[in-house]
Amino acid sequence: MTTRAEQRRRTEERILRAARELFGEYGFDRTTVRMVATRASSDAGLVMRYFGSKEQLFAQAAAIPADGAIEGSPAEIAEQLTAALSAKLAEEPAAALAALRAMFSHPEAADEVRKAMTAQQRQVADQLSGDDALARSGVIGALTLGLVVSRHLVKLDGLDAAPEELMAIAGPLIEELVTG
Amino acid sequence: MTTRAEQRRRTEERILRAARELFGEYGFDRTTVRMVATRASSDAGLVMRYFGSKEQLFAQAAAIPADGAIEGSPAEIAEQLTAALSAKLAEEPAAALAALRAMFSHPEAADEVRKAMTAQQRQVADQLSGDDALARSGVIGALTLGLVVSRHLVKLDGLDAAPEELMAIAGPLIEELVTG
DNA sequence: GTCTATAAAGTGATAGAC
DNA sequence: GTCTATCACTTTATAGAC
Repeated sequence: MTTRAEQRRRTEERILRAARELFGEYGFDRTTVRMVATRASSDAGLVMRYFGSKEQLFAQAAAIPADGAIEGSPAEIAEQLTAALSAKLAEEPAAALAALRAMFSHPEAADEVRKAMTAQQRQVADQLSGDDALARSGVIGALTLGLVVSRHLVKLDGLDAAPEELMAIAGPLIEELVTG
Repeated sequence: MTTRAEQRRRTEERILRAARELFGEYGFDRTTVRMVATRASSDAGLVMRYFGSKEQLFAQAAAIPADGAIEGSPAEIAEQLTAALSAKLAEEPAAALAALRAMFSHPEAADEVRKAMTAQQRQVADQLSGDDALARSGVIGALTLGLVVSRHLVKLDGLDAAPEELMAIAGPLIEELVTG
């Protein structure tokens, strides 16, 4: 039994998934509403009707799910950070990749990413000791960003290794950055 | 005394500089030929006439100057890598930033960056020992990319510190990655 | 509810006047 | 050599037919 409301919800979900994939692959400007509609087996007019504008569609598709709170002893912080990074390397976080790819040409996407990263970074910096705590947490963010982008988006040489192998290399770096 | 050839050379140089700035600031798609022409105090028709197409203009503006060869003992390699990174953090490499920003939405730019990074990475990997040499050199590349992008493009929190402070943190990481 | 047709605006590229 | 005028095309967004 499919009510109209249910049917609509499914169509919206299909559109959102298609939008995430395409924004992640081609960025904001090169992804057209028509492309999204086609991949979702729908049409452009309907996409506009449901989401209002391409901008709003992007905002919903590229909303980055917040990581859990980071807290505890330095060792615990390091472990939570490495676990979060490991997950981001192993899977392909579609919404985050869409936001990451788009952020370089779409200022609103840049704000979204900066907001998500700053929130986590502040938590970390507050719990680190040393007067270079802010810079150290910044380098942690840059390393994380660099690894995720290099692996999933740029597909840089050497980063197609198994997540475990990469973490065996990057994990100690993060520990070092946390302890100072 | 300004010959016509000389005058033309100067106009081309103005256009290239304007193109580098704008491509670096807005990316490929959002930078229009008209914008470049206006900033260079010229006009769109002339830009097309000199460079043939927007694509060719970008290729010339975003050509990444190759870093010097990397070689020597592990300690020397580490020193050359940190010196190159330090330079990239201190200055704003306009052509490289244009290529970096554009690479996420413009496949040709992605190839340009990947080519430049792979060349350096291969050199490094060949001289590292250990069976994870390729992955380690990949992480070096990802860290470098992450730091440059986070500082100059994303303007991430904590990365506006003085280059010396950042290098005091990142330098040891690179040494560690080189020695294994 | 879904889709077709079209409007309005802006793009890269070109032809040709001065 | 330089610049104006315009072409052909594509985009988002909307109005209205079924």
